[in-house]
Amino acid sequence: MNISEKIIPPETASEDRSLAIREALRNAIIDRRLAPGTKLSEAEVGSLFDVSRTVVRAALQMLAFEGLVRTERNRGAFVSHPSPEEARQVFASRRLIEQGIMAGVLAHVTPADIQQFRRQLGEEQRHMNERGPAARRAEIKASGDFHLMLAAVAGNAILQRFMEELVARSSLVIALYGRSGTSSCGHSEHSAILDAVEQGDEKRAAELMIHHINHIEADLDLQIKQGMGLKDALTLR
Amino acid sequence: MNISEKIIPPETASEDRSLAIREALRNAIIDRRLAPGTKLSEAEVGSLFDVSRTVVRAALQMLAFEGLVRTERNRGAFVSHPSPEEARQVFASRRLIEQGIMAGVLAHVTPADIQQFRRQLGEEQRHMNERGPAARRAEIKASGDFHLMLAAVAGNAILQRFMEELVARSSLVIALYGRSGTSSCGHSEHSAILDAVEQGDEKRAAELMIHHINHIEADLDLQIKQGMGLKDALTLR
DNA sequence: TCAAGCAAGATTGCATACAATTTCGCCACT
DNA sequence: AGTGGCGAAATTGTATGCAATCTTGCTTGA
Repeated sequence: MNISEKIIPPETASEDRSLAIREALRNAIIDRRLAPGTKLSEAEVGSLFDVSRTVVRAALQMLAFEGLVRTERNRGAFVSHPSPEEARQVFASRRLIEQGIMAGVLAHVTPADIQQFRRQLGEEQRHMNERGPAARRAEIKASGDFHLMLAAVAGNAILQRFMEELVARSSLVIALYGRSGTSSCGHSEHSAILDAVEQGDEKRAAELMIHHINHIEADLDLQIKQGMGLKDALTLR
Repeated sequence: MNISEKIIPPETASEDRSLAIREALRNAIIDRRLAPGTKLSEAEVGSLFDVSRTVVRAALQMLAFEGLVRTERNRGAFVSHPSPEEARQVFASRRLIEQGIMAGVLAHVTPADIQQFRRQLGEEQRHMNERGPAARRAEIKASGDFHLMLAAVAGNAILQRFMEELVARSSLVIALYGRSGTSSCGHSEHSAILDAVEQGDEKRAAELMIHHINHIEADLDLQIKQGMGLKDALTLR
């Protein structure tokens, strides 16, 4: 049995394998199972998933578009190693877009949505109470999913796609520059945001969201370790 | 001599041909030389640029990511035919993001930038005074470039990339749903925005930008020609 | 005359072969 | 011993071949 059968759900595999590989790599990257700087060799990934280099290339190209992977001509693809400046831009973009998302959410949210959000928050809480790296990864994932669910109910597919990219890149940034071991995305803040949404208080919901993102960013160590120019190559393995 | 030598500047051709082909197709699409619904056959595009289907596929995949091209499995790639709903989402996204862009512009703009903006506005004016479809295309392009230049000086590469996608998709939408023959992007409004920027009046600049986008959208005919389900296939040729 | 079925042609999806480029180790030379 | 250069191995970039799928036009039957 090949690894691909363990990783990729069979129904998606038959439809479009490069999409499935993209998802698998994506999850591995935002889970930090693939460290920034790791080389993603076409042949290696291909044999791992039991496909030819052609489909791997397609997957890598998509990831490069999302900013999760950086490709260098004739050298290959590497897991992105975002700079502090890039990290700041990611959060600046999130502050802007999630503000717009909140407006859409307030306009479109249904009681059924609220219920599902509550379930999601329960998931988060559950993972927070557990210990170990697997639970930590699940917590980060669940935390990001909350933001993605908000984007989904906001009713704008374009902003939703932007958010998917930004959340993925945020995970990468948090993995690189995260400081505290505590919740990378305060659970109670999510809860407060949801309360404001349920009460239909758009102004407060947007404010809470901004503060929430500020808190995440404030928990990072984005000092400009200057003179990193050539050292990059060393750090990057 | 092949067509590719006329279209693709030689220096870029040597670097990455799929990028160059993407640019060429992109320009053709937003210039409306390629109508929405047009089929982009791999073999045809390949022979046109004198490359193999492999390279063409990479270019088409990128365009699909940007939303300029829609691909159907085993059927091929087609120039996107955005729905009225998609069009509304494009402009909603622009209202949000260009607001953020304006904040960045006010924070980073230099006198040299202002000067270049004025030159760009001159370009726009020049094309507006000319007649003919070529001049019209140049005008639409120049008008979009103004927004892209703003995004460039705002200092956020992520938002800049989002804007590049949104401006391209806007061109497609305007081509499809544009009503008036008049300037699709009021030149005087650009000028007013630039004035506000020069005076450092962020609030007014952002307001003017929002109104400007509203005007563009208001000039479209986005009636929900319902029951288009199967008729799509007809309209789409 | 019209509709349904079928077969040939065309087009995409994927794998593989070859060319171009880079990387790495070895050897000679100082 | 250290450095520079050369050559082999590895990796990516691109082209092409084959199988699968879709399209299209013709044929056959009612």
